[in-house]
Amino acid sequence: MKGEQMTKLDVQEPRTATRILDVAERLVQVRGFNGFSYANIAAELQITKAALHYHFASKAELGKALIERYSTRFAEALVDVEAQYTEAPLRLRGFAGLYIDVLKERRMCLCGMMAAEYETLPSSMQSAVVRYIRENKSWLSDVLKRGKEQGSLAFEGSPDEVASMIFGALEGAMLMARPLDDVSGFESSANRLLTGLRPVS
Amino acid sequence: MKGEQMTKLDVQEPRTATRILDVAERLVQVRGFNGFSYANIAAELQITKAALHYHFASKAELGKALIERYSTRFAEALVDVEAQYTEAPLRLRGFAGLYIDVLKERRMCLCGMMAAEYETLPSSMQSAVVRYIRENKSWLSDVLKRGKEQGSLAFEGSPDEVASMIFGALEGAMLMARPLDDVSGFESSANRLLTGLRPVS
DNA sequence: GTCTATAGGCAGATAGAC
DNA sequence: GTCTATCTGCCTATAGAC
Repeated sequence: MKGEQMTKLDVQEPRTATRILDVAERLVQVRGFNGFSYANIAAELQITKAALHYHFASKAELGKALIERYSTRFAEALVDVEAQYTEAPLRLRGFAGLYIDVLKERRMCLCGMMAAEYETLPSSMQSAVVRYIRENKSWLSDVLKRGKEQGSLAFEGSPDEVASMIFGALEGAMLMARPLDDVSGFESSANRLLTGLRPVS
Repeated sequence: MKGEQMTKLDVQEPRTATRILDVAERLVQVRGFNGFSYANIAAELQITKAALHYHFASKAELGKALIERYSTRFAEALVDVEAQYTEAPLRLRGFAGLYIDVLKERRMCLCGMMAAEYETLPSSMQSAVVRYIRENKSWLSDVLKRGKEQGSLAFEGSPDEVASMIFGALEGAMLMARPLDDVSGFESSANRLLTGLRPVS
């Protein structure tokens, strides 16, 4: 039976595990998985490192949980985008909008960050990163395919190829935006990328 | 007077400082600046950590030297590209070719990697990373501007905007290529990016 | 220039009390 | 679930001999 420690209402403080994930997520997105320690999280939450190890026995376990939560949330956000927009071009803009939201908090995409550190990650995390990338490209590819069929998008080559290009370009624009401290540069690149898919009217 | 320890000819072994930079460069490009230690370099070169500190007193100093050598070499490679190709579209392909060469060694762009780790870097390294990015974008922007004037390239918006987009897209495609173990995906993205600038003939 | 030796600190992780 | 205390190992960096 779930939620046995729940009392009366669900409006209580977030569970400790959730707060740990929240802090760790931000640390990864800003400093990288190799750029923070349990001590950093502990200080911020004002608990001890030992308490962290109770919730996430190892850093690898914490890392895997981070990627999985991030992937799930991102997938949910994509469902929202589909619900909100019907037209393929708008759905693509919705996709780019998710990245802009992340970047505005001066964060890198969690999985883009981990893609950079890929070679140093435990293999359970590596496969989770690859899964995330594939899911995103596959969503983009589906939108592109349908948009082309319906005539709202135009491009040469396969939807998969275009999806790869767009996904990589968004991650790269994000990567460069932070050192340059230039969010509007990201928006300009995203715009250019997507308007390039407009059909000749 | 320089080269006092040189004997007879310049065909001797590379200087130790150079070999250190070579190993460290590869380690950064594969594992990131926070993903390797002096111990890794020492083991590979079969010297002690103390000897490394003689050549590069601190890791920050080593990091700065790495970025500066990389930037210088990249600038030289761009001069070669200019010498080899006159037409703007070919120069852009030459630029992308430099990235392909790096990726084929399963490495990330050194400065792209450091862009991910930006927030954790000492400030002397941060400014060197930003300088590198600006130099690359500025080279691209010049090629784009001239290509447009001469009619060999066509695009909307400013050369700077397009340069940002292309540079980011190449870095991002590189970032994704390694986890997916897919160099040809990078080549396809680079191709698509550049053919999009063809003038209507 | 390279070595041995070591300092001083922080990393991830565990044992056991409460 | 959270604590104190501690372990072991690695990190960057330095002192001083050769």
